[in-house]
Amino acid sequence: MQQDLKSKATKELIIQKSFEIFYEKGYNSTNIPDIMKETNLSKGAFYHHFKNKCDIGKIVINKIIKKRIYDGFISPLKDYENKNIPELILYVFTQRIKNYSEKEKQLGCPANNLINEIGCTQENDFRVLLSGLISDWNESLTKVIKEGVRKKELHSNINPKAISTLLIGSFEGIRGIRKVYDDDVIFQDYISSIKYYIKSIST
Amino acid sequence: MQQDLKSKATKELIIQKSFEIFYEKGYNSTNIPDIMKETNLSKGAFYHHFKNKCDIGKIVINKIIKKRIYDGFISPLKDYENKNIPELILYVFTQRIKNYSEKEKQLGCPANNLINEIGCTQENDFRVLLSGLISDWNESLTKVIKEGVRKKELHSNINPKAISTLLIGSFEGIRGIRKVYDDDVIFQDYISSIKYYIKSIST
DNA sequence: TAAATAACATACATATTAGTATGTTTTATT
DNA sequence: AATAAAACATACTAATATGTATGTTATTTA
Repeated sequence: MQQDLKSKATKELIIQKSFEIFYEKGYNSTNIPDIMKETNLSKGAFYHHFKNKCDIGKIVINKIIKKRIYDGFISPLKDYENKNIPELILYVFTQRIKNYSEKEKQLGCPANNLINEIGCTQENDFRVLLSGLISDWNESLTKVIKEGVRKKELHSNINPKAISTLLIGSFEGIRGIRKVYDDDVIFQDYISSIKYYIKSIST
Repeated sequence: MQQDLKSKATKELIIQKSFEIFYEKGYNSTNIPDIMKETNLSKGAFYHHFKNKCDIGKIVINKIIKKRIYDGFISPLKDYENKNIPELILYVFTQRIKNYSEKEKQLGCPANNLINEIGCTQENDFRVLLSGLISDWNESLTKVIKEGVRKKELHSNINPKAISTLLIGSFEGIRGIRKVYDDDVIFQDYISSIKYYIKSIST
């Protein structure tokens, strides 16, 4: 049973390091030796635990990137019962940005990076996983916006799904654009606009 | 003098084909032989006209991608004198989307693709060129929004630069996300939201 | 405790790629 | 027309990649 734990630990190490290097260099520019140097293990270890590069790519999406989106954007929406919905939405889309590390600002959103790099060009599997991620996010946010309408905290004539799409799209777009700048002006402008926008759909 | 023309034509052919393959496969996944196969010329021809891959990358940004952004998004803003500004902005950000080809929908925005793929990871030169592009766009749009405020077609309490940033960011974000879907729902939601948004900042 | 199997390491075969070096052909110049 | 130079083509080098085959060591199981 000790072997199981070791195997699991090794797998997780490789997955974690893979994520980090994909995030820093992109999926296509990352190679297996690069990853395994970080783990201090050999290439043989990699191919013992994983089928190939595509395999680890899909696992990274499912185990790491999915979790990041859930923890960062979906879970905080879950217990919306007692909260003011416009405030909750504003919080989710601005507070995280304010807390990003220098590295996270420079490198952008791991999910959006993958979407743009390999979303449509490579394996269809990637596309399905990534669109699933966005759909989950979009549905959760839409639900919260609908609840905001029900509670009369948001205008009744809005389109919840469309608003959710704009919120997610603008967030990802801005995180992408920020990558080519070396200051936070773009984030500040985004936050300013989102504040105004949420106010404009609030009652 | 005939040689000059031939040289120029060859260069332009290589630049054009490079753009197309970068657009379809991404910058990193494109190799010189791939490009030259499309031109029916040899690798020797490539290295006669260009220094290396990075060189052609920068030239593609400056000659093709820049022009696309200018023609598609900046020029249409130029003669705003006689036009209603909210209508002009709405037009620019929705009409193009409606006219995109299947390929353009699947592959997203060439500029945004490069921003996300190589914006921060590779050569600093790329970053500077791409941020310059976005800045030009942002400044032109900001100017138009300010004019809208001056003409009292847009609310006076808005932040033109911040609005411009949100418009550009959301547009690019949506074009990215669209790549992992195979229908236009995301575009329809985006257009719906942008219409509402522009109305909300209009007088 | 011996055999079997999992967890790795090492070596290797194959492919691909960037870039160079050196050809050949076309065009320009004198 | 002869020479020079530009516009390409071909051949090659060197580096790097993926994936496999075959080792060795640590665990597990019978």
